Amino acid sequence: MKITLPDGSEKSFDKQVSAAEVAADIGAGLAKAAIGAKVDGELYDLNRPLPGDCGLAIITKPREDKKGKSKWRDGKPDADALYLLRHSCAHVMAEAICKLWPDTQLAYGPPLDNGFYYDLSLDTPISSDDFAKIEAEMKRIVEEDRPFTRYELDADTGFPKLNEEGNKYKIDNAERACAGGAKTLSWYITGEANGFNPWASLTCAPKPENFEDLCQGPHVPSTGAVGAFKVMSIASSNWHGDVTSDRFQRVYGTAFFTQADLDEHLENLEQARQRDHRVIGPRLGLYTIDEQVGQGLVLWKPNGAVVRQELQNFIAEHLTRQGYKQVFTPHIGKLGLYKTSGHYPYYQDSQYPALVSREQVNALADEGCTCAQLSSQMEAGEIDGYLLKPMNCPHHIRIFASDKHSYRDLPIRLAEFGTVYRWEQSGELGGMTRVRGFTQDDAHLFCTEDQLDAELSGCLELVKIVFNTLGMEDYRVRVGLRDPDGDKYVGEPAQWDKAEAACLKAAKSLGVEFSSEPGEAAFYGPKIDFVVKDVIGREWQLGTVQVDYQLPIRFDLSYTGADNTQKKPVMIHRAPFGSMERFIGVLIEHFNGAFPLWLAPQQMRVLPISDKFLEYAQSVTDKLKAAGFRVELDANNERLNAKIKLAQEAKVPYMLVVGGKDQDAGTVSVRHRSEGDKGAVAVEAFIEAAVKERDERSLGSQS
RNA sequence: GCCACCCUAGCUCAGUGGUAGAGCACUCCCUUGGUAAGGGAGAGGUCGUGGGUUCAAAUCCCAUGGGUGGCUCCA
Repeated sequence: MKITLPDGSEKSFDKQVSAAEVAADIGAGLAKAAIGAKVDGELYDLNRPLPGDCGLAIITKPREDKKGKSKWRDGKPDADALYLLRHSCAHVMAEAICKLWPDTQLAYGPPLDNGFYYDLSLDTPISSDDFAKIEAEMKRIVEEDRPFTRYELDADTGFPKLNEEGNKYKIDNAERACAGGAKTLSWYITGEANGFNPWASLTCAPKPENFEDLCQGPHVPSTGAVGAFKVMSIASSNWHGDVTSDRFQRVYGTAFFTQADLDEHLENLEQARQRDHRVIGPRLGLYTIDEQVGQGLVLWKPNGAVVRQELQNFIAEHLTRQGYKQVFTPHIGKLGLYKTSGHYPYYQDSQYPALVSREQVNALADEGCTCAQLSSQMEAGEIDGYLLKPMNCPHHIRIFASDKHSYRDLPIRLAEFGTVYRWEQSGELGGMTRVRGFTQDDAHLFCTEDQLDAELSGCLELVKIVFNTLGMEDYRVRVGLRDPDGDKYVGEPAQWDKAEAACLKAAKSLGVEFSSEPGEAAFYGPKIDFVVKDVIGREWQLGTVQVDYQLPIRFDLSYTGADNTQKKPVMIHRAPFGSMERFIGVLIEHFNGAFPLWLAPQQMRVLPISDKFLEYAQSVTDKLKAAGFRVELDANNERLNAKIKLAQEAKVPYMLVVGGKDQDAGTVSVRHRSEGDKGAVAVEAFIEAAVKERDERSLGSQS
């Protein structure tokens, strides 16, 4: 057989060999470091016979640097190596848990980007107090350095074995594997193969003394390859994500090749925790959430309000430039409005309950009406009420409908910072990123079909301006298409095709990579979303642009065409920030609370070195205020060091130290929060530079 | 909504059945200073809330509110 290596060189063997044998043929060092192989793009166990002529890459353990950290060949961690390691560690953990709780039924245990988990069914709840004893058991298994041994059975022998063992989840996994085209079922023994040839087709199952698990593999050669690991957390999950199905305990863990790598990872997690907007936000006085006000209802404190207002001013400038008109609409609307739009009852579960007049409720109560009857009468349209608006589009649509429009008027672009309310599940709420009341930087564009492409481009352009201005480069673009099997969508397939085509075309013109994701569309149309990750790795949709042929039909909107016939406009829904709450939550983490000058709640702080210089400090402060800066004078009876520490902690961009030398020279001694002491500068010169930095919305230097 | 865990002073936390603690912040006094915490004194908590067990509960049990991590959901 002929093996082609990644550098293009070839090796020939006159018998079937495994990657291990190829590695040994190349060199003893490689053979020792090898933990797996990639065969024409598919991961293989090291000792699994190669399929024939193929391209082969040997996956190796990293070397260690002086500090014990992994040193990777091309500088960045090899995802395949870590995949093998973590998948293998999941087996080690599963074995440990099965030993500690023998009635455990294993379900599914895949590797993740930064670790792994195992879903398992067990009556006893596992708690974090148990982690130490799970880890101790894992440590023993790793120290035993038992080989991972794969064997395969065909369906005829495999299923009887599974049926006898009676783990319905593994049976289901096997059935799905077969349905997916698998010709055999594979198991991994954590230990020796008891003398049988694991790669030969077996007619009967062996009875291993060691732990084994139905698993596609592959794995590292032996448990000893697992360097450092930690059981991280416990959560619940459901079989195939179905909440009505069986519930599992999901145990999360992570593994690295070295202890130093693991330590570094844990340190990074801790730093991420310190950067979390839920930690920084309240500390910097940006926002609070109050039990008495309600879950998921953000109270913007003065500092947060500044950031929000600056962002709103920023976007408003661009809206004016792009021909948007500002509107205001109320926070509630009649139920019928949302029946027309289709939001009610599609999303009844995620709306605040309707507001019904006291007289009506009393009258119904007198009639002995139950809540269930009330609800069904409301749905049937027999009772009217008001809904806290879950979105702004119906209101904007009614503004459009209040005038007769000619094709000459289009496009019409109506913008509003519109506050909406959604009854999100309590378990979903958190910080500013998932809330029950939020303000969208919303707009609805009504245009002709011919104008659609240009308008979409304009919307995407705006989102890009937002991201560029704030230096947010780490985002992905998702084109949400309808799920072919979904039933939540309204409208004709032909219109969906047109709308989806328009979105894909616009996304392509964006010049950024994007992914098409079926099932991610809104119920009325496809959309282009800008998605970013928060500091703990969760993804959030921020900016969004959506194409909608449906609501103009449902609301019977029209404009007069050039041929004097009535035509349907196409709508675009778009929000560059998405919601102010979520956007600023992510932004706090992006800047680690150190906002650029134009956004900083407090832009400067004047620090007199003693109260002898208070008068001069006050005159400097007044000049800065006159230049429009948000500035405070720290007149506390404290030493300079203490004042600096407080200002640094508040992440104030500029600290202006003033003492005798400055008073005599008419200067301020500038300290920047990330650049440190910049020396004495004339007050006017400082103001001039700072005005420029502010007005250009410069990102400045970030710490 | 589901599962696990958590809730003690404004903040971060210690306190496993026997008289509620520390640091920071706060108030007052001393100190008047040049780039990340000067010194002293004082004030501040019915231990999320409501029940229960007990001679005795921050501590054990039940319920409930809120938070965290996941699952599910996200117009």
